[in-house]
Parts: sequence; structure tokens; C-alpha cells
Amino acid sequence: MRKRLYFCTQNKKEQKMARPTINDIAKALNITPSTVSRALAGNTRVSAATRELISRTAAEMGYERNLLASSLRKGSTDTVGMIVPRINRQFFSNVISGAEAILNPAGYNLIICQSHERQEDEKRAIMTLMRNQVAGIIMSHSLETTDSKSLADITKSGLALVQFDRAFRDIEGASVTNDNFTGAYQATAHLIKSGYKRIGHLGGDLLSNVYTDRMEGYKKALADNGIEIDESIIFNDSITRDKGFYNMAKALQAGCDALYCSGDYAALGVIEYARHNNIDIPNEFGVIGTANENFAELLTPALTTLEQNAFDMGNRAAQAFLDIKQGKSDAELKIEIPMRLIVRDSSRKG
Amino acid sequence: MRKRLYFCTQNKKEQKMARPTINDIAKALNITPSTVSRALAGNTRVSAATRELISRTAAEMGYERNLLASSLRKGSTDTVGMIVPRINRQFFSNVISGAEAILNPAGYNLIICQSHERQEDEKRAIMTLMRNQVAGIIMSHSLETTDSKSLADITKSGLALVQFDRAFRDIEGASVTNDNFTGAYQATAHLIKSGYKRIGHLGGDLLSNVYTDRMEGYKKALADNGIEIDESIIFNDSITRDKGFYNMAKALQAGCDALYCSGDYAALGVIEYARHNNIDIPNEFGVIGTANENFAELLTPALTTLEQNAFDMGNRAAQAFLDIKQGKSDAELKIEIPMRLIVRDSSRKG
DNA sequence: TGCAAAAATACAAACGTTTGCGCATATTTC
DNA sequence: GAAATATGCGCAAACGTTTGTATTTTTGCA
Repeated sequence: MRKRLYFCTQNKKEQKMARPTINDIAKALNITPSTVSRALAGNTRVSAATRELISRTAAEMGYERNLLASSLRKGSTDTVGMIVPRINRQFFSNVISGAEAILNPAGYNLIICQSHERQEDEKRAIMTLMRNQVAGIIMSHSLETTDSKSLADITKSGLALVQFDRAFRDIEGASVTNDNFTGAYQATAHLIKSGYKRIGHLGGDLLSNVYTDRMEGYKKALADNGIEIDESIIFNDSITRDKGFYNMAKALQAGCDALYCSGDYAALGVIEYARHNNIDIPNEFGVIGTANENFAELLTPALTTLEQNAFDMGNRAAQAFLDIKQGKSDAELKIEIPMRLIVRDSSRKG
Repeated sequence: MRKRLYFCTQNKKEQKMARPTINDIAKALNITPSTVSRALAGNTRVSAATRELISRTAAEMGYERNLLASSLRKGSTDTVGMIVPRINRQFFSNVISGAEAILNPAGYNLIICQSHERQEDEKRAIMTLMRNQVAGIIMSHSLETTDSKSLADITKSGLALVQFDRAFRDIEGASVTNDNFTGAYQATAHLIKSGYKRIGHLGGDLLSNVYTDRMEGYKKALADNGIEIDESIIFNDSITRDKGFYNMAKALQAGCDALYCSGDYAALGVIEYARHNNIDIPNEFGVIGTANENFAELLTPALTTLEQNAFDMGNRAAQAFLDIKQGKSDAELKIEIPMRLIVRDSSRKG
């Protein structure tokens, strides 16, 4: 079998040294590895004196616990997996930061995977995470993922699952979502109150709860204000900048004087179309976006938008994971976060 | 000792089942675990027939290799660690994506840590990654980290190290950086050619090579064009929006009519100050930023900026890691990427 | 001083893989 | 037809921990 390189006290200066193990420490002190292990774990079964001695020599030798071995033996890891569609979206990277802010202090580490909005990548990510024996998975599913089967497999194999933002409702485990319905309701109501008369909607893919909920909120606000719903000014699958630009033209043809958009990028397209065609926002036309992307406040006019507090969502998703580990029942772990309407120039009809 | 839950063929429907191991597969087929292991690894020492049989039943039983055990035995993992100051910065998240695009197909997984620009967090991250036995570390050090000691420890313990963007030059291992000097030179030269006469500089912390190089490039461009360097219009430690706003006032007092900024956020502050004070950009005042943040093109006026191709940088950093694994010498692995000047309205003097 | 109880440490198995070696059986070679 | 080679698989050790149990040492107390 292979030989082990034993820890050597710098016989050549600056030499690369094999990492010392608890066995090396044990050998150096003429004790057994089990005592070393217990000592480093702070177990009181080993005397304070040797505990001190051990941790000192461990530090001297530059010992670092091998988490592979440790986790293998213990049968559990302190790693949680996180799957997001894309890491380079303001929203998702902030959710990640938020989750990290809770999980790191709790002793967990994060391993991040991207699905790139593809179901296949998502499945691969789930497999990778399971193979790495993560303690749980926090995820927002890809847009391609329309059935919840692969997510169900996660909980079935005993892993903690927390869905966030985009969540299947028929799945056991925790979920943290925005209250998209109420948010969209408020945004639409704000447009009505501001005096816009014919308000359209740029929505997203209706296979996702996120977008159906927003559309429903939009419709309810209209209905509650006695405005008839006109399906011809509801444009689904329209959350990109291009689609926003394109559908703004259609909305204008249909006589709209305002749009509630399910995404800031779509709203950006709307503003750009208006700029190109000398349409005065907000006086002639009102726009509200969703997400509060970092550019929203920087546009001219600054974009009114529905904020989804990403960092907070990450916090709560992480907390939900910890709660599951503590044995809280799933029922208590379906969390809805209110959205906040940030009113800026793009909806201030003067 | 603890009992193992053996794999059970769904005695209750939908029951949570323990993950099957190669031992379970072996038992089911009345062969030994070693054969199973070899079969699943595609080893030709086991016959094609049994190989087929094994991989079929493995699939049936829902077997997934336990990477903890595998890596422990093999003495190496397929995980590489990545440390960035903040994940929710456009630049860093794109570098991560770029690295992932190379590493995933090569069979590696990424574990991401944030230093939050704090040296302590960075050290902790390094420790965590080492404990997790990563195959290498790709990182951009925190601004607080002014000596390269903790980075040196990485290579000393035999890990592959790739620095990107912010890199200590005295460290063995690979590095991928922007050609900040030439980039800044070009940006400044462009301002000169556009007819601006008194060009100042909003720089960053001079403890970082990134910012000293940019300042040197700026100075060289002035010198090459026969313009005297005036230290009073060089503002260091000024890469935030606030500082940009604040130092724009000072630059104006000092008679500047243009600024080359080491960051888009600083340039944003400059533009905002100009807007508040009715200063016409670009006619009265020229601005160039650095980074091409996503908002740069959306500002009014659109911001001329020096692009640092983050995705490409991630690609190359990952490739450098793979090269190290292949045994390429460090000398070949000091890579400089050219920057690209994207000319937009903010520097078009009319 | 002796003896039980308590404290400190040692022993050994186990986590799930991988892999060098050995041992059969099957195939080739002269 | 015997010797040499290939093929297919099993055995057992090892990776570095953790932990239940056993053993030794120390302590307290009569």
C-alpha cells in the first residue's frame, strides 16, 4: 500500500509538508488518537492538562481537522447546498449572502450551484450535492422545471429542503416566498390612485407561481377598483429588456397609459422605448417594475419598483433550514415575506 | 456501535430510505464491494457483463457514490474553493460563473466563500477550505489583506493557488489579472484626445496593485502627452459613489474638466454631482469609469468605461488551476488580460 | 493501608470507498 | 499437453475521524 508521509519538522526550509493528522499528534505525545480527538472536541473526559497540551501541540504542528474523515464517521456534514438559476443576478447573489450570514455563524458552509435555468443542470446539481452528503438544500428551481419530482426526491432521501422565491407548493419541506399577490396588488393600486386609466401588465411565465400570483394581484386591484380586466393588455412571458421594449409598443397601440411589470428589466425596456419615441414618463405613461435591481434608482426617470428583499429572504431560508434541523414541523415553515413598493419618478403623474 | 440501516425496497410506500452503498449492491448481487467499486469506475478488470449488471442495479437502487468516503480514500477531492470579497458584486459573480463554466465540465465543483473585505474572514475561509480538503483555491484577496503570508501558507501545504484581479506578485502559484496599467493609459489618452485639458483621477487604495497600476497608467498617459502631473487632482481611496460625489466637488474647485475613475461607482457619484449642479457631461466635463457595471450603459449620459471581462477572467483562472494540476510551472501562469475601453456618451465632447 | 469509585486514557470498530495483491479459472502459445 | 499468460473476481488494508467499551490510573475515604 501507499506510504504515508509523516509530519516532519522542517528539515528543509519552507518544504511542503504533508498535513498532520491526529495520529501524528498522538504519536508525538505518546498517547492514542482517540484521546486527541476527544481533547480537540473539548470533551471533559480528558483532563484539562492534557487537553491543553494537545491543543497546543496541534496548533504548533499546524493541524487542521480533516472534515472528510470527520463527516464520514459522524454520518453528517456541516455543508448545505444552494442551487440558484444564476449567481450573477443581483437578487440571487443577495439571497446567497443573506443565507451565508446566518449559516456561517451556525457552523455551516455553503456550496453554490447554478442551474442556468435548465432542468438538466438542476438535476445534476442536486446529484452533486447529494453525493457530497450535504445536510440540506436551499434552492429556487429553474424555469424549465415544471414538475416537482426531482425536488421531492430530496426530502425523500432524508435531506432538509428549503425552497425560496420560486417554490412548488405541493412539496414537503420549508419554503420562503414573497407575497407576490399583495405586492402586485399594491403596485397596481398605486398606478390607479396616481390617475392612470388603462393599465396593462407585463408578466412572466405562467408555469411559475411567482408570475401567476403577480398577475392575480394585478387583476384583483383592477377589479376592486371597478376596472374591467382586459386580457389583451396582459403580456405574459415578458420579463426581459427586449420583450419589455417590444410589448411597450403593443401596449401603446392598445391604448395603455401605464404598465405594471413583473421585472425591472422589462420596465427598463419600456422606459427605453418611451425615450426613443419621446413619450414622457411619468406624465404620459406610468411604469412600475419588480425587484429593485441596482440600476432601478439610476434610470432617468428613476424606476418605481416592488422590492423583494433578497438578503432577508436568504436569512429566512437559512433560518428555516436550521429550524428543520431542530425538528420543527414543515407546516410552520411556509413563510411569505411582504414586498415593499418603492415609489420613484416613473409613476409620479404630475 | 451504531446500527446501519440497510437499503430496503420500499416496504412502506414513499418511505424515507437510507442511502444504499456499494456494500448493499454487493450483497444484493452476491459479489464483493471491490468488484462493485471497480465496475462503477469502468475498470476493465471486471467483465463487461457484470459491469452492466452492476451499473443497472446501482441505478435501480438509486445508488449515489459517497464522495466523502471516496475522496478520503483517494486522498484528493474534486472540489475547488473560491474566495471573493463579496459575491453580490457584478464583477465577482461573473468571475465565479466563468470559473464554473470551465471547472464543472472538468469534473470539479466549486465552494464559494466571501471575505467581506475582512482579513479575518478571509483567513477563516482559507481554513474552512483546507479542512474540506479542496484541490485548490482561486481567490481575490480582501482589501484588508496587505501581506501575503496567509496566501503563502496555501501553496506551502501543497494546494494549487490561483489569484485573480487582486494578486500579490511575490507569491508562487498562478495569477490572472487585468492589464490595469495599459487600460488606465488608454482611458486617459482617450480623454486627452477628446479635448479635455485638466484631467484628474479618482483612484483606490494604493496598497492594492490594481489601483497603483491604474494610477501609473494614468500618469504615463499624461506624461507621454506632455502634460504635467498634478498630485493635487489625484484622489486616492475614492472608489465609492459617495466619495465620487464628494471628490467631484474638489476636482471642480481644482479646475478639472475630466476625471478618470478607478470604479464605475465613483464615476456614478461624479455624474450625480454634475446633474445636481447642472454641469453638462460630456460637454463641460468628461468622465470615464472602470468595470462596466451593468448600470453603466443605463445612466444618462451613458458612462464610458474600461471593461474588465469578468467571465473571461474566471475562465482563465479556472484554466490556470487545471494547468497547475497538469504540472505546468508557475512561471507560465502569470496571466494579464487586456482591458477594453467602451466609449459612450460621458466622454464624447462635442 | 486497602478498596471502591471516579477519572483518565487506551482499544478497536466503524463510516464508505479504493486498490495492491493473490488466487482461481480460462485462454493462449509452442 | 504442459507451461505461460490473461481474465475475473475476492481479500483485506487503508484513508482520518469518532465513539462505545474496556482498561488503567488516580482519588477519596474508611
